[in-house]
Amino acid sequence: MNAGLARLQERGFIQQCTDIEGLSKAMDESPITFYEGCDPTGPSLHIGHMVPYFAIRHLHESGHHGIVLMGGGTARIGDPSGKSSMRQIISYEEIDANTKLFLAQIDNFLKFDGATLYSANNKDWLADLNYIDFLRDIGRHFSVNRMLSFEAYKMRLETGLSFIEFNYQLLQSFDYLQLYKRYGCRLQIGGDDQWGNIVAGIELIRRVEGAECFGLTFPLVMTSDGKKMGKTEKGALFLDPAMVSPYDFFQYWRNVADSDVERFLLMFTFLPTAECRELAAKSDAALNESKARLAWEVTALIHGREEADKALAAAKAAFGGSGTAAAGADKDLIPSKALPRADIAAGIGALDLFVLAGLASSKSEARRLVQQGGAVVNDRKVEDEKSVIDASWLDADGALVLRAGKKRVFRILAK
RNA sequence: GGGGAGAUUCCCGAGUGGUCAAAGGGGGCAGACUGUAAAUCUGUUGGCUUACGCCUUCGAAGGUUCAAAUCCUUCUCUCCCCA
Repeated sequence: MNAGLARLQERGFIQQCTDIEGLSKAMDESPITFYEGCDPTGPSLHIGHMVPYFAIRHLHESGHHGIVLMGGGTARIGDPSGKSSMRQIISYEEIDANTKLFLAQIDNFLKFDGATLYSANNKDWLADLNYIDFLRDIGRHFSVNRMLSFEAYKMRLETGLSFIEFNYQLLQSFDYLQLYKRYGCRLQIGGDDQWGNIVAGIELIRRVEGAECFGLTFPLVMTSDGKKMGKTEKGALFLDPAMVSPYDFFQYWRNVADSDVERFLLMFTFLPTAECRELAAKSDAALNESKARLAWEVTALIHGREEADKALAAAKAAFGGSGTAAAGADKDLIPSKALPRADIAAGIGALDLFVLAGLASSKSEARRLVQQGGAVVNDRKVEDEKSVIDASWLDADGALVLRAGKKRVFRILAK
C-alpha cells in the first residue's frame, strides 16, 4: 500500500474508502491533491474538528497536496448529516467572522504554504449560483429516491427535514466538482458522517467529467464509554484558549480512560507508532504517566510547548501530594484570582468564597459541597457551611488554595 | 388549506385540580474504593435561607378557582395523515 495511506491506516484514521487499491495506486503514481471541508458554524474549532487536520498533516508530510475548504457557502444551508434536528440558521456576517477565526486556528496547526497546502472557500462559487442553471446542470444528476435511502436522511425523515437541508448534499458534491476542475483534486476526506455526501460528489464528477475520484472517511472518535470525543460537561473542547484554558485542555487528556490512551496517542500526536503502542501497553501507575505524556503532547501541538509545560507543572502542583506542600514555584500556575487582603482579613463566608472562585455556581451548590465534605481550604476541610474564612486560613504564601472535590482547584491570592 | 397528536426541570420521560420543586432513567456533582482511570456502592441534583419558610419553574399570554403542570381562551412552534 502507498506509504501515506499506510501511515493513516496504522494510526487508525481509516474508516471507509471508496476504492483503497485504486487510491493507493493513484497516490503511488504521483502526489494526489485532496481536500477536507468544514463549515464555520461556531466561534472556534473544537477537538472534534481536528481529526481531519491531523490526517492532512500526515498526508502532506507524505508528499501530497492538501486543500482546506471553508464552507462559507454551505454554512448558509446547514448539513443535516448526523444531526437530529435542524441547524440554527446563521447570519452571513457571523459566518464570515467564523471563517476568519477557523482559518487562523487551522493555519496555526497546519502552516499553509500556499502551494502544497492551502485553503479555499466554497462561498466563491456557491454564493452567486443561478438556481435554474444549477438545477439543469447539477440537480438533474441527483435521484431523490437514492438520496432518501441515505442514512443521514432516513433519520431525519422521522423528525423532519426541510428542503434547505435536503440540498446540502448537492452543494457539497458541487464543491468537489469545482475543486476537481480548479485544482485537480481527486480525493475527499472527512468524518464518517460525510460518507454519503462524499460518495455523491464522486458520482457527480464521474457523470459530468467522466473522471474517477476517491473518498476516504475517518472513524467518528468516541470515548470508550460511548460519548462523543471532546465533549465535556461544560461543552465541547474548544481550541480557543479563551474558551477552554490550556490547563483544562490538558486535564481533559490527562483524564481519558485507560482504553482510549492508544487510540488518542496515535490520532492526536505525532509520536512514532511504536512509541504510542509502547506507552499505551503499560499498566497501573505507568499507564497513568502515559496519560500525562499524551496530555502534554496534544497540548503542545495546540497551544505550544510553553503552555503545555505550564499546564503540566500546574497539574503536578495541584495533584502531586498535598497541594499546599508542593514546590512553591509551581503553585503560581494553578488557576487563581487576587482578592484584597483587607477583604480576607474581614472574613468571607466559605460558601461565598467558593462561588467567587467559580468552584460552585450558586450558594446552594457550595453548601452541598460543604455538606458532602468536598470543600477544602488549604488542606483544612470546611466542616461547617457557616464557616468564615479569614486571614488565619492563609498559607505561608498569603494564599488560599480552594479545592472542590478531588479535581478542581483554585487559588485565591491576598493582595 | 382540512383533520389529528404534542410542547414538563440539563436530556429522555411520568404526571391530568390540592399530598408537585414535580415519579423513573440518563447525565452532572460529592463521598468510599483507586492510579487525577474504569467498574462498583452511597449520597445529592432550581434559587435564597442556620431553620420555619419564601421565591422562580411544566411552550407564551390571558382567564376560571380558595387552589392550576393539570380546566378554558388566544397565540407560537413541532410531528403525523389528507390535499
